Amino acid sequence: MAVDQRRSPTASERKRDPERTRARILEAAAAEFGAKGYAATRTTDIAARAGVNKQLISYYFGGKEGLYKELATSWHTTAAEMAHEAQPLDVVLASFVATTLTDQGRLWAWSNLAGDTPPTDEAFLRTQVDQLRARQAAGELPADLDPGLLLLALMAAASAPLTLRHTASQITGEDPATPEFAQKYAEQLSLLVRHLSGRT
Amino acid sequence: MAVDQRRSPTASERKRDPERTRARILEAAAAEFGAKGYAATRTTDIAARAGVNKQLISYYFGGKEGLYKELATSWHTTAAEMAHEAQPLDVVLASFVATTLTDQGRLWAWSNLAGDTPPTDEAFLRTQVDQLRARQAAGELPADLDPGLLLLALMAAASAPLTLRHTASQITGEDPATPEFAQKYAEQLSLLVRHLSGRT
DNA sequence: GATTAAGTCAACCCGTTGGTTGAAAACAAC
DNA sequence: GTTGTTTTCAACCAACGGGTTGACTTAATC
Repeated sequence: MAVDQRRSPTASERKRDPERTRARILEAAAAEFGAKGYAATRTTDIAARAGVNKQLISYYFGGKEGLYKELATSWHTTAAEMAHEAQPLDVVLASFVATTLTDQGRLWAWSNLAGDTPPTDEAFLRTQVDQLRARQAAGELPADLDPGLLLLALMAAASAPLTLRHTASQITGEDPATPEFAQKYAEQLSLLVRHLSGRT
Repeated sequence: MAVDQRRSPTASERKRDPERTRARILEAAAAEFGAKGYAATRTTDIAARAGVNKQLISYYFGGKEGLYKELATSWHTTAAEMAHEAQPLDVVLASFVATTLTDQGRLWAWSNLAGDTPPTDEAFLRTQVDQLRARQAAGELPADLDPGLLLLALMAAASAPLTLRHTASQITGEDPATPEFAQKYAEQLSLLVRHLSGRT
């Protein structure tokens, strides 16, 4: 660091940019919280990762907890755009699996276990359940399954590389936190769902 | 260590019983660790729950970490007896779901996320994969699925009430940590698996 | 050039936490 | 009663972690 450049102050290259540092802190926090969970992360580590002084996190977010809450709410927007349009089940599942690789995803998993924050957007869940029901009505999925519990099972299965990170690695011998694994796993899931519908 | 061969008063009525207090501490620790995860649990809380003085956990286990490790290894025996005999897939899944309700199960979920300890017994996993492969050969399951990834998906789905505790509650409006929920959910899962085999 | 905002630095405060110590009590066995 | 083990109690310690303070730099704005 300490790159000294005197240029015209185009906003993208500013030396002093509160928005940017805020974003950096948030990013670093997501990584740290996602890796170790709330209780085990140290604000010092967050600051270090963001390449920023530790007191800036108090300055911008009012402390560790404020930072966490800010992050917690942010994924609702992620969920919102994810459910924005009805898509084939393959795609939805692939999206689920994809979030597995993100810091946000890891954070979501932690908060789901800890139960500290409502982890998932309610509207998002309702939408998904409705879509599953529709697929049942269309004969794409067995009609005797409870759509809510089915959604739960599918979400859990999709986030296996995250929630069962260690076990996944034990079973496959690979690192489940790679794009390659995610893709392969997503394919298997859509294959599985296709078998559910009866279509071979 | 310190094997007590004296056989006089019924151990259940003893006022002083090192074995019993050890067990109590372990039990309390499983509950606390399972509820909040390692980093967030306080040794004081463990001692309080066990109804025991706090320095006894140092006395018997050499501190918080020793206690945790002792617990971590203990579930391998649980897994071992779970895989002891080949059973129908329904039953295996139901067993998975059942562990969801136990403190051991919660602890397993935490350690899986934190990645601190090899969470699952390797032999257990191998056995399960082999059994899935056998079921595929028997036509009970689609043959084009990778048995390892299938096991992963099934385990993840089965432990949804645990790993997606909060989300499960959001979807169903119920508390997923009840025997009733576990039973209902297990039924749905076996129904789902039955659909996989093609049998309606 | 002066002012203001953005950010750094080092030291410090203070509550918490895991762990320890050195008693003494309660109990069991002899 | 004596002895040895189990357990409690109260106080204490050192380390840590989150947060704060105040003085000091550096950049953008006017």
